[in-house]
Amino acid sequence: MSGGQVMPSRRGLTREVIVRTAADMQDQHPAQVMTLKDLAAALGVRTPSLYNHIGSLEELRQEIAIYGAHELADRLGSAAIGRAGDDALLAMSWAYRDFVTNRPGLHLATQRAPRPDQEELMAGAMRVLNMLHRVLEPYGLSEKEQIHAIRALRAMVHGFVSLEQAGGFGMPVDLDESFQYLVEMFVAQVNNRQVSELPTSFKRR
Amino acid sequence: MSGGQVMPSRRGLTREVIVRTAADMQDQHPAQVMTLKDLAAALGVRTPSLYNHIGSLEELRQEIAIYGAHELADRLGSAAIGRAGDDALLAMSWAYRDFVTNRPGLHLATQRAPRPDQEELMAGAMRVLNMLHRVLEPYGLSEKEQIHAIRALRAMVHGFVSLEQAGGFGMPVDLDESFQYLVEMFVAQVNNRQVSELPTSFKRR
DNA sequence: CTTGCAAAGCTATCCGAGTTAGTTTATAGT
DNA sequence: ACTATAAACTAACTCGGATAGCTTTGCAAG
Repeated sequence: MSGGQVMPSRRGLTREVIVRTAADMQDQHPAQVMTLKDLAAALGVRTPSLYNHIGSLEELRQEIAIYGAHELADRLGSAAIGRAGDDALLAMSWAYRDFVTNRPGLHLATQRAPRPDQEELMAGAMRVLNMLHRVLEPYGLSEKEQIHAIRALRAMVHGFVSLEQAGGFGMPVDLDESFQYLVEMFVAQVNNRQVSELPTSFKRR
Repeated sequence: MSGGQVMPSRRGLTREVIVRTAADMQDQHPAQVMTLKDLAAALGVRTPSLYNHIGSLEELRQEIAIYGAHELADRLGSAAIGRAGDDALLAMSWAYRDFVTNRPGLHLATQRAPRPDQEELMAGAMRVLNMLHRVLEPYGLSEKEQIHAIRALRAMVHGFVSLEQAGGFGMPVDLDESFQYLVEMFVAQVNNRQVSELPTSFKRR
């Protein structure tokens, strides 16, 4: 068999399998630190055997982060398909939140990538950025404003889900509603963006 | 000398000193993990000596987080003194960002508290929440809306500074400007809050 | 079918960080 | 000065990551 998939031998262990299993483990216990011992056990193998497929724990963490970045990009991409404007913005925001809800450990691991500015990891982030650019296109913002807007949306959504995951919201008010409130705030502003033409009166202290 | 400060003996080591030194170390190298070995060295002492003052590394981390939470609350409090309305909101937001800029390691450590829902840590968070409640009072939001608004502001500011600190903003556009854009977005919405009376048309998928 | 080899697993071992036990020593209070 | 206590130290243990080197096994070429 030439040119096809790599045929795994013996235990069926593979870089791919390891990364995905590790990601699953982190989802099951997002708080605690994953150990190679537990990972190996979950794979039915002794710890050193992992080193036939990965270079180090740090490298594995990086791989997980890359996996997470692409998984997220995939989900946002799917959410945006066939939608445009406000609809697309809402859908992507909710898709991001769903990602964090469904894969909390993977999301955390992606945030804490050992080497955040590495090529392959940036690629995933870039996919998301490009999507946002295209979705925001029709709003007719200036180039600079568009960057501000993208940063704002990322900050809002990322901030919300991070605080939510960390248990930072104590009040007994529906979180879905709060999230909707937040994203609609963005949508409203990007539609009538007088805000950006306000005198920036309070500039820095 | 009775009733005064605890007079430290010998090396002058104290729980307080340890926590503050550890926080400083984290600020100097926010990325890397602090080790007790290095901390002890910085204090001119052998590692096990630390255990005369702290119970464990985890407990130390918790103490650092508590310290950070109160430091943040102090700064936000100072920023809000003598201000009201939009002015207060802007000032507090910038104070938060300045905190993260000046004490990046302490901020990170505060986020990653081992026991995020512990009493003493919540106290710091509560101080901030109460401030926000008081500042938002005059805007005449409903009780529920006020919670939504507070969550939104926290998400926005926290999300922005976290992404900024993680190097998540690549584009060559001024970050101060983006931050101002973000906070003004909030201020604008909380002033004329038609957004919250919009039909919540897109509710969840 | 045999055989050889490379990949993948294993055991044994090392290293470094956190932690504990038990000893020594400095200081504070009598 | 004397003693009690707290704080520092050395020595040693545990546990997780990592390396070395041996052994097994699956595949493929002869």
